[in-house]
Amino acid sequence: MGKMPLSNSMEDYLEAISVLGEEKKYVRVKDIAKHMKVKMPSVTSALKLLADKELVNHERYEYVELTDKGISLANGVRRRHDAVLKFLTEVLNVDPKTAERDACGIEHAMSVSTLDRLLKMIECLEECPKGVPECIQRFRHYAEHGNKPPMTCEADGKSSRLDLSLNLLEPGAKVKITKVCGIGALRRRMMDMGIVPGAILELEREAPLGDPLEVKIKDCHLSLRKEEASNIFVEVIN
Amino acid sequence: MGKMPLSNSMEDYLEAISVLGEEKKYVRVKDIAKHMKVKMPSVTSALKLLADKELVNHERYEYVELTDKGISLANGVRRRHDAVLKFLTEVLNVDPKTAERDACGIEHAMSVSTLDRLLKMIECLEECPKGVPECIQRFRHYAEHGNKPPMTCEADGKSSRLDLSLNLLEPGAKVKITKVCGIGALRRRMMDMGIVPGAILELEREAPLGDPLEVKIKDCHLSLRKEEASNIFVEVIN
DNA sequence: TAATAAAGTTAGGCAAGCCTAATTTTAAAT
DNA sequence: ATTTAAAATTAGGCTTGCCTAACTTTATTA
Repeated sequence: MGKMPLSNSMEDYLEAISVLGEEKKYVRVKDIAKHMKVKMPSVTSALKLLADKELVNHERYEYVELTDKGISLANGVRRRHDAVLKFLTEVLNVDPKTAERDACGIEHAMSVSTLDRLLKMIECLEECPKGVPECIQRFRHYAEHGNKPPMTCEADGKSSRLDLSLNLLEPGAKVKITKVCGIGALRRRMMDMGIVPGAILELEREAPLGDPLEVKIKDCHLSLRKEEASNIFVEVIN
Repeated sequence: MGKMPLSNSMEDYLEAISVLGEEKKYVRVKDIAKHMKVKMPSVTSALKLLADKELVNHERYEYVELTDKGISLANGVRRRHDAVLKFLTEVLNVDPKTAERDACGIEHAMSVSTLDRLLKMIECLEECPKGVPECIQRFRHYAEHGNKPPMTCEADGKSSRLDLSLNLLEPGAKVKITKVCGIGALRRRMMDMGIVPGAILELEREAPLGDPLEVKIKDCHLSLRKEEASNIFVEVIN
């Protein structure tokens, strides 16, 4: 079973079929040809290849359909495409036409790990309480107008290091809790145990697999699950 | 003169020759083959093509050299490559090997306008007084550890709109100066004219080509060159 | 329902880029 | 100064992915 990766071109066919399948009830060879800007015979031979790999169902002269395997592969491609497109339009503010063109090429060259990071970056940028982070606003002004606005954020020294979450620390560390994330019962349970911002906490040891962690808080010994620990943000005190 | 664009592959050859030229005194077919992970005959035929386009000088059995035209094309490719690589490693924090691999593919798919914006974005991120902007720090933590640290920056309402530079406004606008950028004589000249942070300024009209601008400041009429205006940042007051 | 149009397919060609095998040229070593 | 080794080239083949032209099947319509 050769798990030979698909060529860029075949990925594009898969993507096209997936996109067209959402627009129309039936996907025909002609539609694919138009969408991909190739002639029909090119589509026919591509379909033959994809059918061999069991990615599409296609009987002669009939409609085209993705198999389950084809769907999941196409989804992967589209996810990459959408991520890149979003980055280009919403972060870099590239004009939509150029963005679409560039995304079509870039999507094939991105590894999953890069894709993952790109998505996470976009997610973080979007969550900024200011709507758009200041550095990105400044970049946009620069890109649109050629000159850079003054910087309004300040170097306050300490903010150049973010707080760590508890699960990343070594036994023996003494820390001050800065923030407790998480919601519902999980959060309440932690609050009940005295895990609140400002409290001082000491890491005692962790079980062989790193879960659970033993901590000491106000002379009180507690056992924390990793899931809980990752929601507790702290700063190390000497 | 067909200005037929180079194929990805030919761009890669050009790039390789440029890179190798910096490492060694002479670039040989064998070196290129090794660098590109292809066999020597592939290099030979690629060189024939590039020589036809007058991008390299290459006499049979001799060393390979880029022409001036080839150098400038190669520089373009390398600029793209480096920009992408920098983004992947320094912003997305992708591991160096994956970053290099991805960059090799992505570099070919990026238009100049996208490249330009990417470079500007990196530039702005690097200039952040905090070293790394908070949103990016937060993203990195998320990417490395899977959980998101609390957000420390606040939605202060007003900061979601950056100050505009004076050259972007319409005649009639009344503004308060928030910052004066620029250096040396240019800056001093503006200071001398009363253009200092806090001052109130009114845009009167602009010449047909948008340069110079006529402004009123404290009942005093001034004429500003566009270059100056773009260094004056303001907020509009009603 | 037969004629025509539209959609799809097959056949065969072409360019790009890679390869192996065989040959030629240049460089190194005896 | 030969001989040998290394580097480069030519010749020819293969795959991918596109094309045009000609043909077949399905759909439309008079």
